[in-house]
Amino acid sequence: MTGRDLSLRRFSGYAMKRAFNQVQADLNATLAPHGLRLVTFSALCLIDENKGLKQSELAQILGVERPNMVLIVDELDSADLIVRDRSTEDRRAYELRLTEQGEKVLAAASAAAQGHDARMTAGITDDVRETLVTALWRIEANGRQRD
Amino acid sequence: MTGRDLSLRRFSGYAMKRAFNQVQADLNATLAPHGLRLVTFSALCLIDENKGLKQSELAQILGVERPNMVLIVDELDSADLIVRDRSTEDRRAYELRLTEQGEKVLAAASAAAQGHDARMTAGITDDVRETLVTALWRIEANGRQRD
DNA sequence: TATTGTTATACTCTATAACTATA
DNA sequence: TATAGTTATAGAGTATAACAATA
Repeated sequence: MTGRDLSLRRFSGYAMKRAFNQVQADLNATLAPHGLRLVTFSALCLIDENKGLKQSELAQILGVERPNMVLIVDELDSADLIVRDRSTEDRRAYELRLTEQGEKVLAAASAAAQGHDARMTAGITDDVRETLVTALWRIEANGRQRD
Repeated sequence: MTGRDLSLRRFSGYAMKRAFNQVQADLNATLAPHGLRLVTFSALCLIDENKGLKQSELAQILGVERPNMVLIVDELDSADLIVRDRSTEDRRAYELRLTEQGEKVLAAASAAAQGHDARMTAGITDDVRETLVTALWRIEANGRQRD
């Protein structure tokens, strides 16, 4: 552990895996008291920002397969955080909306998630933190380009 | 997809998840022709840098549970990339070493992985790339501190 | 009694095929 | 015929308990 993996540490992919393992563990622990995990929290954010979002649109944005999205939306639905409204334009589709309870939970969970983010990026300047997030989205875009 | 998840994008954890999804897919595709995946490649690097590394030490460094490490080492062993030598000091333990074939495969896979890394970080300056990797390891250390 | 490697097992995540109802 | 949501299912990846050999 003490400088053992010197050359591996220079690989950005390995650094990302190890860092993300920690972030995921801490974030899920942070969200658990709110009955959420990373993917359900993300879904809640997106539905809040895009009223009437369809399940399949949500799946595409989150990069989740439709069959798996069903379970995620079920989870939020069962917890009364969102409702599935039948679309009047396309009666095959559901439009997703937050309930009042969903808005309350999202507000509380967002505050907790911001605390988590600050904790994980402790000792990193706002400047570097911004550079980090920008670089990560650039990497994500580079990857998506080759699909 | 077009600016839909504005506030979520500011969360470093979400950015890391999305970026790492792309990196993992590209890296595994890059390593597959060499018969490796991220975890077996990492193991191979570590064994190369630390001759005689024990299985349990490797598991601890990689953050993998011992029972799962068995399968990973089995995979490298079956492919004749490493050997398990019984330790003379502690006959419960194995000392892991690369075979000649393992050294060849590691050299080829390392070159491929460096190409992958360059591809994924295209458009990012060396300066920012270094900042990124340093910040990721800082985040990893912040997470480990609270275990 | 503790530790290394192992087996068996279970739980989560993810991915694919096929169905239904609508379009 | 194509699409939205669903079901069933199979494959990874990961985690825990318990065992044999050795310390």
